[in-house]
Amino acid sequence: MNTAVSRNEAEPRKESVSCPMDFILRMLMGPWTTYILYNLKTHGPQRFGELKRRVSGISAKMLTERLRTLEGAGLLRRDYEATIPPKVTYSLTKRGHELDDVLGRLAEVGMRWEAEDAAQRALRAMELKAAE
Amino acid sequence: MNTAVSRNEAEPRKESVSCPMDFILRMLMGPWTTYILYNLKTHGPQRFGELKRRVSGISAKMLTERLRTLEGAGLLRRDYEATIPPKVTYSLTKRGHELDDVLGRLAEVGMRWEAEDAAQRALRAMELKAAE
DNA sequence: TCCTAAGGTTACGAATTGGTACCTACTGGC
DNA sequence: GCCAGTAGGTACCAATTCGTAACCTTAGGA
Repeated sequence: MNTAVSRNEAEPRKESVSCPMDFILRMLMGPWTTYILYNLKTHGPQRFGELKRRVSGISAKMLTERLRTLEGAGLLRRDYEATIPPKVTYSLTKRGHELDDVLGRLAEVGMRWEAEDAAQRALRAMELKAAE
Repeated sequence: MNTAVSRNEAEPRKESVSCPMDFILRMLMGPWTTYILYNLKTHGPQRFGELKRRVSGISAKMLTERLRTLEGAGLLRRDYEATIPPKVTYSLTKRGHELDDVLGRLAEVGMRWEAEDAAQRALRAMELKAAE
């Protein structure tokens, strides 16, 4: 989280309340992280350049750093072939796939809220029109 | 997302892949956010000072900012009584409670991983001893 | 008269973050 | 010869972030 994010993900923050989901959220929270996981999940294993093109706007530095972090957390695997030019393929590990379910539910909740908000906005717009 | 974290949560990042869980993760990812939600969930509605004492280490500024963000997202409610001294109570909204399930699962996965890692470490330690 | 308490807000400053530009090494195409 | 593409690494620079300290209100207590 990290937090955003913006804290060192290894530092356990002195353990005030001991929230078990903190680590995992701190992992997911990193910028771009969900985009990367989402892409790997839906498009399968991909090479660095492919991923960079899909997650448009990300810098190579960021992508590298995120991939290293996710690899370190065991969420994805990095296969390096020392050909010329080199070929590096990233794919989700078993652990990475274990997040599919949770992330799916999270997405579900997010989409429901989005839909509810849209409905609310539409309702309010209609009320405004009716009031004219 | 924190996030990061570290991005403005309102900015939709130009929508490259349109990941539906991005918004919600960007919300949860903020530093301290899970601690706050966890506390409100387990200890019920609380006043500002109480919360600050429980989430030890957080600064008043951070707590205020996080609470405002969560309130803006509709995850918690802020009840202000203009007594002297003022009394402000925070509690989870219906939406806030909708996260209970997902966060519970996330915590479950996190704890399973932790346990697995601990088992791995124990195994390796035993192997080291056996190799002596 | 000064201090405490509540729940903040504001200004300042240091640390982190993430983008840009440039570097590697090697091959293929023009 | 020069440029592109592959997968990065490194240095620098600007912006953001978060903590600290100070300040606000008002009432009551020493």
